[in-house]
Amino acid sequence: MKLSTRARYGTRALLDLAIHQDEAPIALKDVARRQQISVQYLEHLITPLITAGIVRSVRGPKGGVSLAKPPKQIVLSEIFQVLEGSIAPVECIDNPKICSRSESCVTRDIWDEMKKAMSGVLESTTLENLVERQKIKKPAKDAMYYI
Amino acid sequence: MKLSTRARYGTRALLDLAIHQDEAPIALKDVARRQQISVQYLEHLITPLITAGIVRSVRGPKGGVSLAKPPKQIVLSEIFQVLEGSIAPVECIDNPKICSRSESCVTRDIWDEMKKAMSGVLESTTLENLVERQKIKKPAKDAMYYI
DNA sequence: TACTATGTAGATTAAATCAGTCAACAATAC
DNA sequence: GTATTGTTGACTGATTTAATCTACATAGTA
Repeated sequence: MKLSTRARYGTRALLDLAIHQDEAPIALKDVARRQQISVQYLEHLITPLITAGIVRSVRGPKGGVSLAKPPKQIVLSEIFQVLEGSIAPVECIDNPKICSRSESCVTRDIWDEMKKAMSGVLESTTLENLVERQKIKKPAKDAMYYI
Repeated sequence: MKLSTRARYGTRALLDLAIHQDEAPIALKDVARRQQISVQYLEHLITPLITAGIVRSVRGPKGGVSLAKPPKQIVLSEIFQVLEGSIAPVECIDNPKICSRSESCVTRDIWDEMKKAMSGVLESTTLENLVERQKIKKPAKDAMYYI
């Protein structure tokens, strides 16, 4: 029941972009360094985020990536949908037909409740919320942690 | 972010035992047949449940397994603890020390909220609750599904 | 006692998934 | 036109998962 690194790294990377949002395009290698993610792996996380319209990229020297919309409009559930796919703890939540028990299965009802509980958290949190929280924890955006 | 079959099969197996609780020890192969789980795999799920004091077993002919306490006293979170371990979506929730970011990490706070949301569901559901729900869905315990 | 039906335990394996790297390519600022 | 950046897809190694195989322990019963 562990989250993949895709969702974790991806969320961190986007939060990083949100924090540095006012600057010029941010080079992936800077995000990678700050968040301690390999550039090459980060590239693979950014690509689908660009496709999904969450991130915008500029090629070439001085290029980089930045958020395609305000942090306030980027909800965590959206990020998860792109990087993690469905958060349903069991396949039969999304595709009831794959199991003949689906209709009569009470454990399935519980897994569905778990999914809804998690969705509630993800749907009620935006990148802006995270930035705010971060400010409270660590006021300066170039604090040691972000070296 | 998928649940392992351990927790899913295990919960189903225990619900099966709860439904047939008034009968003599239930042979694993009967549970396996009804729940469509291989006997050999089910054995591996039952063993830790016995150790944890949730299931009781009787060896030899006419032997089998049964719940070690009333369904009302068996909470899903307890079953999960045994079969799935922690449901923390990220290692650093249980062991903050494994990551230097733990204290300042706002994404970690979100993962923690997700864990709490899931725990809420599991801690508020007992096997008796499931039996009740099952009765509503399928009154007869030997309904087609349980053949 | 001998036999058989059951649970117990550990080693092993096959498949899938995950995390990450490599390498070739495309675009653009200077 | 060259250096710098993002883009893409193939590939690999490690880990986890689900399941099976094998040998053994226990207990009821003829």
